[in-house]
Amino acid sequence: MQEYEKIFRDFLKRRGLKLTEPRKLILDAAFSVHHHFTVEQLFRLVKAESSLVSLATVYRTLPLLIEAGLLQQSMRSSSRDSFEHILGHPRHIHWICETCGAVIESDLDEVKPIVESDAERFKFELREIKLNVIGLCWKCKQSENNLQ
Amino acid sequence: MQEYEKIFRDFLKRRGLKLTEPRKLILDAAFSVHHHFTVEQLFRLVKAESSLVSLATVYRTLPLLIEAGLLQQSMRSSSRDSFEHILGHPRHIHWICETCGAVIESDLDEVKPIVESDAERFKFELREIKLNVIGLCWKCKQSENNLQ
DNA sequence: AGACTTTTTGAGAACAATTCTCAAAGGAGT
DNA sequence: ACTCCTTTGAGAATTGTTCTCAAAAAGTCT
Repeated sequence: MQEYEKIFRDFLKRRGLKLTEPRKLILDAAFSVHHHFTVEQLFRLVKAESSLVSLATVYRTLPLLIEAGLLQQSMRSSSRDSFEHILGHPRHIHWICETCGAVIESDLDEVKPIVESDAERFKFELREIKLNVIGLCWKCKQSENNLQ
Repeated sequence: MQEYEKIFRDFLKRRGLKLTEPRKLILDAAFSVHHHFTVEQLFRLVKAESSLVSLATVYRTLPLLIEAGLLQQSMRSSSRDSFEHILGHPRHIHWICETCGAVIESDLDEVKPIVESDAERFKFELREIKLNVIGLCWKCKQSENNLQ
């Protein structure tokens, strides 16, 4: 059994909930993608495995996966939230290109201690750091220059 | 005339657009609030001044204010985007309490140079840094402890 | 001021993402 | 098999946002 499955099963049991077939399919689909995905995309993946799972169930399962600590909401683009799994895959910075929409990732190692010490100062119990940087990726920067 | 009005007027002129009464009312309302606001809240403020401005116009004006550099989209909570004005008010960190929804702000000064040097490394043209920290504010942390 | 051109507007319809409803099905424990 | 919850699919409902369009307003030129 995959580690994530065990984690989810335990989480559900603690809550008196069940690891059903649809939930398992959604879980596997979420872990089959190694980058960000929207609800729509996740639904299509699940459907490819078994057309029996409904979109409503995907929407219902997502918050459970997040509460279980398996997924995180990663960002929002063109009015769609997107998600990604985070098992052994710590929070990172998202560099989002305004022009082409590309997302580059880098680690948070340098920023994290600063935020942590601020948190201590504010007596804030830190659970999650979301750092998104908006701008222009080098490709788009280049082609923008070429136009001028 | 307020500085923000001048900035907006100039911005509009450059684009061949006009500073109309509804736009001015929306602009003033946005600058009358010194914290985050949702579209809904802004609309209610504007309406209190003059019931003639429609919600559609608020939605239409917001992107102009952002492009003019007067407003920024600050974060998203319970599926609503929220905004804030940024004149002489640089980007900051948002500390968002999961339990009570309170938002504390602090400055980005320590984090900014790190992100800037990363940006340079990636040849990324940095336009905006969004840093949101999710967790528990000290009040909620305290009352949570008291329950146990 | 009047005529002309372009932008802007309000109001409500349209749209898209998300949530809700509810009757039927499924699971776990006995 | 029986009971008690939980879960589900399907579509309806809801909500935030965008679009449409005819009428109004603003700016320009004469």
